[in-house]
Amino acid sequence: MSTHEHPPFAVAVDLAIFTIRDGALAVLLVERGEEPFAGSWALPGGFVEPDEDAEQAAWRELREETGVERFPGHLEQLRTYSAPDRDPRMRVVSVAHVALAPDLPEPQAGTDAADARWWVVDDVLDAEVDGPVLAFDHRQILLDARERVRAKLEYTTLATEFVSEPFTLPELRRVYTAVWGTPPDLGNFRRKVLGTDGFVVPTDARGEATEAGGRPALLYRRGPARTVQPPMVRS
Amino acid sequence: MSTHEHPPFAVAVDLAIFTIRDGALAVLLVERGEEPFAGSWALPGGFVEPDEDAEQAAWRELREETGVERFPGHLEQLRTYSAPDRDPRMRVVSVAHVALAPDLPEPQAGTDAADARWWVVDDVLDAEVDGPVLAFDHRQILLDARERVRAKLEYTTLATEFVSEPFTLPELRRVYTAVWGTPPDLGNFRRKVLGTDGFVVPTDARGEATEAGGRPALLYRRGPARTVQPPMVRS
DNA sequence: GATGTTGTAGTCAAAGTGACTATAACAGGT
DNA sequence: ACCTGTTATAGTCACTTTGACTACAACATC
Repeated sequence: MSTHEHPPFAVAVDLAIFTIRDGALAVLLVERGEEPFAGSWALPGGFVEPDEDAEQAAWRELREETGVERFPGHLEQLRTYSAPDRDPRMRVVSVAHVALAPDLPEPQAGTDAADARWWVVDDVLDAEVDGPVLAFDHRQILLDARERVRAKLEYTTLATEFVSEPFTLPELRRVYTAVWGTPPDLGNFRRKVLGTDGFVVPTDARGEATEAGGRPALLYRRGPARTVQPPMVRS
Repeated sequence: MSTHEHPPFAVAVDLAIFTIRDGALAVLLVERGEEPFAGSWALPGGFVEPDEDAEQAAWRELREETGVERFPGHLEQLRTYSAPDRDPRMRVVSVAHVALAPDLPEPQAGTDAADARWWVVDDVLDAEVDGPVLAFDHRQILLDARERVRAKLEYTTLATEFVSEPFTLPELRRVYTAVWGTPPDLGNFRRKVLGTDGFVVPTDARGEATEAGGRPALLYRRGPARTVQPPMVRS
């Protein structure tokens, strides 16, 4: 800290909240009701209050935007976006976060948001047309967030945060399929998950009823392991 | 962004600038001349100016603190630290960065810094006594930065940023030894580096004179590859 | 030219992976 | 009850990569 001048900034948090819906990776977006970018879609977020840090602000926004008191998933800082012109109104630095959770209910629209809904991430980022226009630099944030989640599935047990306990291995595999866009080999996936100590712990609870026939799968819970070594690779 | 109040913050960047000195990972620290934490040591840093983003501010501070116009190494964002009480004077959010470069000259003391020098990182972080006291939350930042560098040596070619071109494989191996604290197996290290396409590219320049005897090593340059897959593991 | 030091080139068992095939356990219809 | 489709589970096998070595080559210095 070299000088005594410290120009005032606003500090915000933006959230890329992911879940799996209908076998696809989905993200929560809110429609902006005000300028700038009125009518565009944006990541939920808000300003950091004087008595909280960015992570606390992110947890608070997470509860407000999803309408869930006890958010069941995972939250982590992504990175900070600070381009001088990223918000045309004023100088705003945004500490972006990534959150993920098992299938969440349809969101409550916030106070200043015209609407809020889940979008399939690939429809937002990869669609040539008919995708929503993202406000500010939120397209870049969402790109970075998706890549973070994709990468972390490789070397961590984060995928278990996308399913609610107890869960089956096929459910867990569907998470990888949704996030990576291609299903990991069935047998090798089971071998890797079961062979990694502490990835999942078996439940004596036997199989559950399924709707489309087939043999019921065994139920598991999250294990204490947080990393997978060597990592699972997406071919 | 949910409300219209946006409390003013100061936004700063802090830098963990690493290099290899005498076979050990070293970091640049500045001694604080003013309160708070006068006499303590701190990571170099400064406030973000109105017309620049955090990365530009980090590059600027990098030049100012090292006294090098064309910084030869690598810079990346680490994470943002935003605890409300992290600076007792006012609300400061710091976007921490990690920089690393080949052996740099002794630093120039900055304007407000009483002194500036290189410290062996392990002496700062792991020493029971005789280590410097770090100001603010800089101990935590330095811990995170060291872990980032250690991890990135595993799955990226970042180690080549610690040596100046052209370099030998033993030099490169000494980087891993310094950062990880234990030397990778000689033969396996060579096999991995040479077997990873684009990690290093051979120079027809033959061996160079060494000071302590032994067979001169071949010279290499950095290759285009940025990732190492599967990663190099520290046992 | 001997000696110590350092770099380079192999070897080999063990482990992990990718691509398979075979079998078990269920739902639903006939 | 039995067949049939569907899904879960178990196991095989060639191939690659690793970890821990040993042998050899090339230099400086004495």
